[in-house]
Amino acid sequence: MRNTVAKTEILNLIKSSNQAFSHAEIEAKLEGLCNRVTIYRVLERLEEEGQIHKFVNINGVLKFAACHDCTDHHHDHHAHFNCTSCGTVTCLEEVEPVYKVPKKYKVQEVNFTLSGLCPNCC
Amino acid sequence: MRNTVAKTEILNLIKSSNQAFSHAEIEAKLEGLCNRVTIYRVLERLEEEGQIHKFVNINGVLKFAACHDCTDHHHDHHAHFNCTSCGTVTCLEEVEPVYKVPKKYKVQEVNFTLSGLCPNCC
DNA sequence: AATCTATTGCAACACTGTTGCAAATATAAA
DNA sequence: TTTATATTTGCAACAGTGTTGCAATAGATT
Ligand SMILES: [Mn+2]
Ligand SMILES: [Mn+2]
Ligand SMILES: [Zn+2]
Ligand SMILES: [Zn+2]
Repeated sequence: MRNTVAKTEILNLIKSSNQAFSHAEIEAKLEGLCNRVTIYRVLERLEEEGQIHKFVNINGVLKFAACHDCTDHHHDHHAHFNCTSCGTVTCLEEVEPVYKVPKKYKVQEVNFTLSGLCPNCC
Repeated sequence: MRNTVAKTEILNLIKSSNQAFSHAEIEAKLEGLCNRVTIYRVLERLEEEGQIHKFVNINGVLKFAACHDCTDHHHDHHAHFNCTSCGTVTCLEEVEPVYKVPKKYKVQEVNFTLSGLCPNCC
């Protein structure tokens, strides 16, 4: 996979923040640096490289966040918190839900999203 | 709130199944009984009446399910399971995630969605 | 510098969900 | 039963998210 201006900028943006970004937010921050389709494709590549992870936010929209403490294959096991006041979405990497499904189910993927008030808005 | 043909049919459909339905699935089953916008509005009304609850599926699309054992105000606290093989989405009303967020956060809403293989597909 | 292949831009599209407004209809009142 | 009225519906139009095909462009390698 090649490194390009768009890829570098998008990765910088995401890595420089502890927030998760939606496609629309990234597009706004980049201010016309590249086409919106490119953003989607770059995000896909960054995810394949294991540099970012994505998840479905509580409103159904995809969010992308840097991988910090994420261990290899369970990028998506931790909780994500959506503040209803300031709108920010944060990885709570230390928060993992404990649950028990009937043993006839085989769980492969987990999405655990919370919303409410973040520390800044409480 | 008035009872109408559309409302009755949609409620029957949802109540007669233990699966959760998307708007598109309901539209397909109703076979032109009413306009698609009406379906959205009926679903909204049924939710206000407490007869159904909605949640964001693991793919970001809204799903609607009947309220059976749902207790009053936490329709959305239980888990939902999306089978990657047969595509069905089921309420796991007995499955509630246990978690602990840093006390500076105030949680208001929870979305907990699992995907994998259901008992029929295991 | 030339080559090759991955990446990009563009246009077009599918899908989900929402809104305004006029017409239709369920329900309550006469 | 008929009338009045407020709710519900259909339609058209729209916004937002995400995807695809294809030709043009630009990284990387030689
Ligand atoms: Mn995360
Ligand atoms: Mn449910
Ligand atoms: Zn906040
Ligand atoms: Zn299944």
